[in-house]
Amino acid sequence: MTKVGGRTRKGVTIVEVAKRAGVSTATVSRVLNNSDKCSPETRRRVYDAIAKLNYVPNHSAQSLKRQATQVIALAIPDIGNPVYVGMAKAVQETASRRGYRLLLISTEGSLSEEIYAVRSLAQRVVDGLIICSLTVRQQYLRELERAEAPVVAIGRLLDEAKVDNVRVDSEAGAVLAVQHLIDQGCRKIAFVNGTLGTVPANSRLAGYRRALFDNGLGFDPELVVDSDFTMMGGYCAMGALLDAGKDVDAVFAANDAMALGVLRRLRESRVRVPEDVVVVGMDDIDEGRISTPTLTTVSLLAGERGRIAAELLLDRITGAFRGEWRRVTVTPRLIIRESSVRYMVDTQEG
Amino acid sequence: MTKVGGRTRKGVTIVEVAKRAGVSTATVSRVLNNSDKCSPETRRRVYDAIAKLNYVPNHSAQSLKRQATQVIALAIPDIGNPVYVGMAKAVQETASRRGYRLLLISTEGSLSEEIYAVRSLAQRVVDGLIICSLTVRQQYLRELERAEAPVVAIGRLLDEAKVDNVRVDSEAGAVLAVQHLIDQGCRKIAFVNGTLGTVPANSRLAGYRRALFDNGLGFDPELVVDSDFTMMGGYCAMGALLDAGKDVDAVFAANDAMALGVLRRLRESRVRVPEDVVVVGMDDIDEGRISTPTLTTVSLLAGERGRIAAELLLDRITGAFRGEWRRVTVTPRLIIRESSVRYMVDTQEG
DNA sequence: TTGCCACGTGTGAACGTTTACATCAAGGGG
DNA sequence: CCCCTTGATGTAAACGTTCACACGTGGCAA
Repeated sequence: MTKVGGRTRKGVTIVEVAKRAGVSTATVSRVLNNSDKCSPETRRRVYDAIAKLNYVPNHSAQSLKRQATQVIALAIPDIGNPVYVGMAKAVQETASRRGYRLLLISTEGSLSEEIYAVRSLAQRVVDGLIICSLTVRQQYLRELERAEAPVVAIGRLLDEAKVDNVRVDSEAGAVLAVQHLIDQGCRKIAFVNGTLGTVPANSRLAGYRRALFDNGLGFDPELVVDSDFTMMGGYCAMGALLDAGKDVDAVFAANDAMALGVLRRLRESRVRVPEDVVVVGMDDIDEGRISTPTLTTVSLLAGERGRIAAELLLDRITGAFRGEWRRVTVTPRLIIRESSVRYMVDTQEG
Repeated sequence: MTKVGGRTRKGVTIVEVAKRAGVSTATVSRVLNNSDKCSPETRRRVYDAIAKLNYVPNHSAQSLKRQATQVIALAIPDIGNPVYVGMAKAVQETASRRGYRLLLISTEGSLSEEIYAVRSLAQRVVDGLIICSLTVRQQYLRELERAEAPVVAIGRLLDEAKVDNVRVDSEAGAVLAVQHLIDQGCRKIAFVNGTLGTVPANSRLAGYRRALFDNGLGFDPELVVDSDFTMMGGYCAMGALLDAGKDVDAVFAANDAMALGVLRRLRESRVRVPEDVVVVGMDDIDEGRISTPTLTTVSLLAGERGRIAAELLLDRITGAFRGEWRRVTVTPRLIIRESSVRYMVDTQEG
């Protein structure tokens, strides 16, 4: 059989190879897998047959027998989001380097999709899962803990969660950002927060308050606007601040997308950045390098977290690590660009 | 067996379900797959057993038996590139909607990786492949034509290629861009091209020349600078143009990334856009919506192409389409934003 | 009553590997 | 010269499904 009009053909199997090489299928398999325990002569004949017949082992059969697929899954809320793109890229690279393929799952941030992703581990489509969620509910944690295969969660979980976990101390990141604003001489610092109830929104707000407190500055609820982590959201939030006529000399946005919206809104109102208002974001997405002005931000090391998560997962899958659950926390880094530097306006790259 | 210290447990199989429900495994399978031909009573008992035992069918076994994995692969040169992100997102959505999962392969634009991706179809890890390449060589085409499973190529191939193919007429896109510049009154239009030898670079140059010719304008080789499709490349290319002291009233960049580099370089030299020089890019990446000025561009409908490719592939896989190879060409669209509109500088969204 | 059909279900053979175990030949030490 | 070891290979049983086929039962028409 050959491929005709869209119908696929059956591949050549190990049986035909064995026949052609004049050995048993077991021998062929041995040559392929542990080519040490077989004579050089046999090995040559088998390789010959394989080449002649164009044999390729069937992956489903191997997976079934070996109980392993050499594929890992990455479940993220949104493929389009630059933060997750960086993460996905790092995971893909790490997986590929270690001989694994990557299955991409988009959860759209919905709890049911997340749970579905975890449950589908029982199907054995993949050997393990890296999952990234914005909200943490009891049910989610329960599912993670009783998953049918190794799982690594990216993002802050409850402290008692018994799951391999890579997180970033984004509260500390927020402190870093706000402290930087204060160091620049700002005193009236607005905060554009992301979607209420999500873990990042909570911890960034906490960081904002802590930094103010540590510097003896009061917390003014009216300087906090809630938004939704999107550029449009940041744009509107800044609009609300302007409309309210609040006197503000700096804006800290809970992520870069919103910060870019803020910049855009300020530009439309002819408010100069950084001369009149200083702006800082969070995430370090590529867009921040080319905005006008370029955006000061706090890197949450998405790629780094992806890489680490993949390493943890693969160590677990291969059995290189067998202990209890682990937790890795990465430390955010301040990246200073034009939007927050008053004494120097042009041509600076972070 | 249960999961202990990272060791995975064997899942419950159809045999146990059958035993518990007091039927044969065939019946369980029938209930699961074509639940019409079995009595309601049996069906109930089977579902009961499944629920009690928490049974989930093993995907490898199903794939092996059915000769189909319900997974498709997408091979792209670079996951980080916004163009491919949009494409991947659309493919993922389409696949997911039609009950398929997505395996992501990064080829890094290397021919050998591309060929490896096509060849690995023989392994039957996936039921089909969508592949996206920047260069088209004979060997690549040969591999595509003799692939072991359905393949859809995104990007222009040679005309005689017998492969399902989704392409965009990017020469027409380039004409669109340059015509727009001419319509704005520009006469000295520079062209920042991408990596020489790639298909997109060739066709965009062709479009640039054709548009000039159609409008009776001469082609000046000195107004063409070759670059590499990156922002930094565009930045340097613009630098070269400025250093050469060429008198230019417009720049057409072969993609948005380079266009953003061009904008950046112009800003550093205090050349105003669009007042002094008009700039147009190509691709319609998100960054172009937030740059200063926002970037006029030609959308090549990456998402749309991804969606179509996925539909073609799935129709082929499911047997919904059985004919000869097909070719779909999408038509680029001009998106006018600030960087090319002289009579109106601020607050315009494309 | 007989024959036929439809329907629900069980039997068993695939699907293409891997691997424990058996087998066999050759070689070496006693 | 025999026995034991060693190494290469074959045999056959998994892995967990699906599905063609066979079988038995009951209903209905002739």
